[in-house]
Amino acid sequence: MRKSPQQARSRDMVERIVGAGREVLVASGYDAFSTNRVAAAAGVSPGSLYQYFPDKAAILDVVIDRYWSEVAENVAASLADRIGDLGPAMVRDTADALVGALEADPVVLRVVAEELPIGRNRDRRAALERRVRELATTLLAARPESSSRPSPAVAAWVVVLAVENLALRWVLDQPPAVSRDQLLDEMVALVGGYLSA
Amino acid sequence: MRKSPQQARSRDMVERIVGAGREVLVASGYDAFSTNRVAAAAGVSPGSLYQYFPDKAAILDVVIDRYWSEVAENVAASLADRIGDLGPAMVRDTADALVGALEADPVVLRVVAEELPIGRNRDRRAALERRVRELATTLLAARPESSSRPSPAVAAWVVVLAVENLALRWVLDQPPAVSRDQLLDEMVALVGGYLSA
DNA sequence: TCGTGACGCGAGTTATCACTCGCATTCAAC
DNA sequence: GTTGAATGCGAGTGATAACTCGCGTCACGA
Repeated sequence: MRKSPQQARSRDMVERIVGAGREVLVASGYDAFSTNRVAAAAGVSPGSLYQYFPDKAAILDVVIDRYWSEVAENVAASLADRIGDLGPAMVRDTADALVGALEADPVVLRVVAEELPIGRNRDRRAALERRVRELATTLLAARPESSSRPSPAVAAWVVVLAVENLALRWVLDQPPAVSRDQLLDEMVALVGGYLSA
Repeated sequence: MRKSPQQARSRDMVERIVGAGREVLVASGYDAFSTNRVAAAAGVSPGSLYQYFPDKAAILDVVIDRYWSEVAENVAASLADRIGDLGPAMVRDTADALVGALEADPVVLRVVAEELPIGRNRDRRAALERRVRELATTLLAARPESSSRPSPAVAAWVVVLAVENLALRWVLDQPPAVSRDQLLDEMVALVGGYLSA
């Protein structure tokens, strides 16, 4: 941010720019994401754009940041509700929340997860992963049979990564052989089978 | 390919261009991957470049294609050796081959898997996945307890995706808490536990 | 009401891009 | 050796990019 908007109209403008950035990204892809195009889509002059954003990347970062924040918010909310009770139902609900969050805006998901140079959302996505992983680690450490082979930290790493990618690919590829319910069933079986292996 | 190189010197040039493309991609990233830069790195004029490549994307495609072909070759070779015997050892060896193939050139892997717009290698990677998944499907269909809940096709989808992404993240992130052997152990436990859940 | 700073504009600047074209050089067949 | 095709060159072209700057407009405190 080059300077912060103080009056209402400038705050509106920043909002319009971010929204237009999302639209351009979705409609035209990453290669066509140019400041001029974003400004035009926002109904704003290129000059105005640079009063509040230092460069092109800053706009993109806000768009990406917002998307992953929404996803993280949804998952965290579901997770917070069910804290304490580890079990198949809890795994299922958490996976459900994740899949739901990814399904909520599949168009943005597609461009964010499939067309963007991943380096851009790496930090954001890593933060989401870490947040869930740490929570999972403490949950796993507290369970009765926690003395078994995989340490909580390692088990959490495996479980979170596997479930996350399964959810992501399911939403993006929509494999016809796998229904939504079946996906959740398989995730529960995967996690349950692994932890009691 | 605009035309095919016939003399030895032109074949060399094409090789140099592809090699330079790889170098530029690794050294400067996707955004800086320009035809002029590639030509300069190859010690070749921009004009010469366009005698054998129709456009910039074609060079990139060859670079990416070669990388994934190498990975697929390694994994397929290992898989072909062990066809028929489904079991923990076979899972472990296959995972080992995959991790090894990804470890072989981590620099290119990083840029290919983390910085490139995924759309570019989507087809290539999907082909690798499908190849392994189909093989896994027939293996699973042939095992004695195949009457159990997850259908072979679905189970193969889950297993291949989970193992692939685990391997990918392990190589890219090198989590200090997880050794290479431990990774393979966890993969075996994950697959084994899931299939007998 | 008035003045001052925040705001917004859009043509313009500079750089770089993908890609071409006319010409010089080299190879290989005869 | 001659010749014609294959090869290689690199300055050049047109487009487009990111980003700036000087000027007019508007909101808000006094």
